[in-house]
Amino acid sequence: MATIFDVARRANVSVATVSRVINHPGKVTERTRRKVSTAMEACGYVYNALAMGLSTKRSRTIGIVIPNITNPIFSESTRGIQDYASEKGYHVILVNTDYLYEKEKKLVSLLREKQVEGLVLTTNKPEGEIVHGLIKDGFPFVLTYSHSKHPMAAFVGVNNIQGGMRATEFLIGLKHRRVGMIALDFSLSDRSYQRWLGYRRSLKKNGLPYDPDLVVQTEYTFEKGKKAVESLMTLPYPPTAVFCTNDILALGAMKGFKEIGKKIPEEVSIAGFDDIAFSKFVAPPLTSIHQPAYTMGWKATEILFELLSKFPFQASRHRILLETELVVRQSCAPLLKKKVKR
Amino acid sequence: MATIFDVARRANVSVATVSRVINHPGKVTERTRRKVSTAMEACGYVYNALAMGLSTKRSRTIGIVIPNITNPIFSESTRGIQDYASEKGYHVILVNTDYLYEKEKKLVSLLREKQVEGLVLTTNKPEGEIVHGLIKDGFPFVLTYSHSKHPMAAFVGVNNIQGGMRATEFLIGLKHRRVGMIALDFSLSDRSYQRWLGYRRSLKKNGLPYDPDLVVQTEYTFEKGKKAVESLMTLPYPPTAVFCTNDILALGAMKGFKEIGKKIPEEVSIAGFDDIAFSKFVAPPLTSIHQPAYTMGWKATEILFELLSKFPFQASRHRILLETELVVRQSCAPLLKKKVKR
DNA sequence: CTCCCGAATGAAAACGCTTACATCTTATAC
DNA sequence: GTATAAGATGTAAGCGTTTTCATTCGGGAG
Repeated sequence: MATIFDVARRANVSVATVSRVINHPGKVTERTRRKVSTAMEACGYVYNALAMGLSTKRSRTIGIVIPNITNPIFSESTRGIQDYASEKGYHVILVNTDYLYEKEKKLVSLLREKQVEGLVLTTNKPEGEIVHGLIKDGFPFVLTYSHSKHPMAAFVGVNNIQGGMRATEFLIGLKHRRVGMIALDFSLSDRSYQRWLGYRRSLKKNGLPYDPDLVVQTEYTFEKGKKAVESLMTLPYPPTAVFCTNDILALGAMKGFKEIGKKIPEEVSIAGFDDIAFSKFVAPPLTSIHQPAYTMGWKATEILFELLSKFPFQASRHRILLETELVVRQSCAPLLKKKVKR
Repeated sequence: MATIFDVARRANVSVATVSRVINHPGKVTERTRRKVSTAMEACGYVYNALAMGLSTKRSRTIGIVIPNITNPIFSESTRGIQDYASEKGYHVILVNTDYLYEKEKKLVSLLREKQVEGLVLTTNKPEGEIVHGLIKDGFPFVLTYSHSKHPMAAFVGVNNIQGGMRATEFLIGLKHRRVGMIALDFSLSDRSYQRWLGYRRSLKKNGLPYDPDLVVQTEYTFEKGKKAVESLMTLPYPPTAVFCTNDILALGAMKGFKEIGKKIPEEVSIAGFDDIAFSKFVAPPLTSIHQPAYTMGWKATEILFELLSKFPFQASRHRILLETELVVRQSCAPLLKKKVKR
């Protein structure tokens, strides 16, 4: 592989000059610029960004940490991150935690070894040691989806408690009195926990009792969402409405209900969270809490670059709360007077 | 930031020793290993993988080039790639081409500058200069989704012509005589073109005329899929069945038909391609040609690592054709005898 | 108690770039 | 034609690792 040296020799200039035509073409005579360019062509020179990174201590790379790229809500925000980053000439390294905190820890540390300049992090424990370690080291990062109470943690995302309330409130407004919940295990996802907080708060606000049997915690797959329905339906008084903490679970649940012959929304109402693009196409179209994922990724990256430039930074000024929105579709209906008994 | 040097000084050993405890712990006394480890802790040492990359000429990073991470078919294969790569201790840099060849070219070249060791490439022109440049330079890569005729281009994916035939044949088998097609612009995606080839071949095989008005080329969005319906329906003899070259377009088309009051599948049948996970949830569930995307990504990476180890390599031995599968759901129905007139 | 050999360690060059500083050109003003 | 300043170019020292080769160490055989 040809290096800057080979090019320099071939063009009869010094390496500094070659470097200059690459980085500051203005600081070089048109004639030598041309000479060097020709030499580069001639020996098939490929710039080595690693060496640049070592030398300048700027890798021009950022890391993205998300639970699973396969979930459209995350691929959407990832795209927002990528688009902003690439506009700035940066690349992204993408990793999946699968909601596993140990994996998250390991991956964050590997990313730092790779010398990413900053992180857009969707952490599953926003008050955990990962976030605190980053802060302690003054490492630039911005949180998405999950918010940390730490004043130095930049964040862009939605208010999950409020989102959880919106969904629950809506279901209660439809006269449902037994509203269940299918959630990601709280130990896996803080967002899930927050949404549950909102759920509880709505219940209380409306004078409804909280019944722990009505909330099932599970893992992130369609199948688990489907399975959750089973346990919900074996209850003496099964729910007439179910709030799911993400759309994937909601789709699974819908499938589960259909399979045991429950009509949606006539016999059971389902609400999701995220409002991924596909939710409007499913049958029936899913009522869901919309999160502006692309914007979230974009803005998070915007902030990250601000942190990168201003050093040391004032993260506290960087907390953006975007609005969730309840998108009403046909998966929910008012509770029928005559309760369907099974 | 502490370097290997600081650690060495603190532990009273040479940098070589520190490097050894990192890379070959076996080649070092237990006592010094411990000494060095403590020193690392003490000064908060973070390994610099960039420097390692420069020194060893192995970045332990591969590049993924896809049209759009937001399309589940690509996030699925991306996950396959990531899982295999991370098992090998590699990271991935992910870029989106948006089906733009110029962008693809630029990104591939940037990726090479970043010193990725290899590429998993979904190219939009498999016989274009990008692939040929890679081959000429002996740069390791494997193609996914789109197959190149070049004997040195490794590939894992499906036979798109055959896939296109399967879908079309199925529609024809349902007695449809006017089957339309909504495709990504052929200039954007070779896959789209291949599937169209299959479409034509089926037509011919079944003695049906090819009517260019029946195929509309468009861009990759739900909306464009929807729009395509309009132009199809203004035809004197609109199609009674439509084959879409991907599920996103198919969903858009379904929406388009519904909006003008056409019932699916009674009045018009729709078949897609990719069989993304969501297609089974939509209304009506979409008949589609299944591609094993995760496996595709996984196997492609497997091959890539083989290429990386065996050098120079024999790509010709590395072409894996996975089977597509027609997944029949409820979006298609036999043509009614009495033709619905509009 | 030596001697010798293998294992553990250290010294230093190399990886390909950037950049501060020094040096050399050139054009301008007189 | 010369002095001078501005601009172009060159020199060389890093950046943080790995790795080859040389050196030192420790322990078993004699």
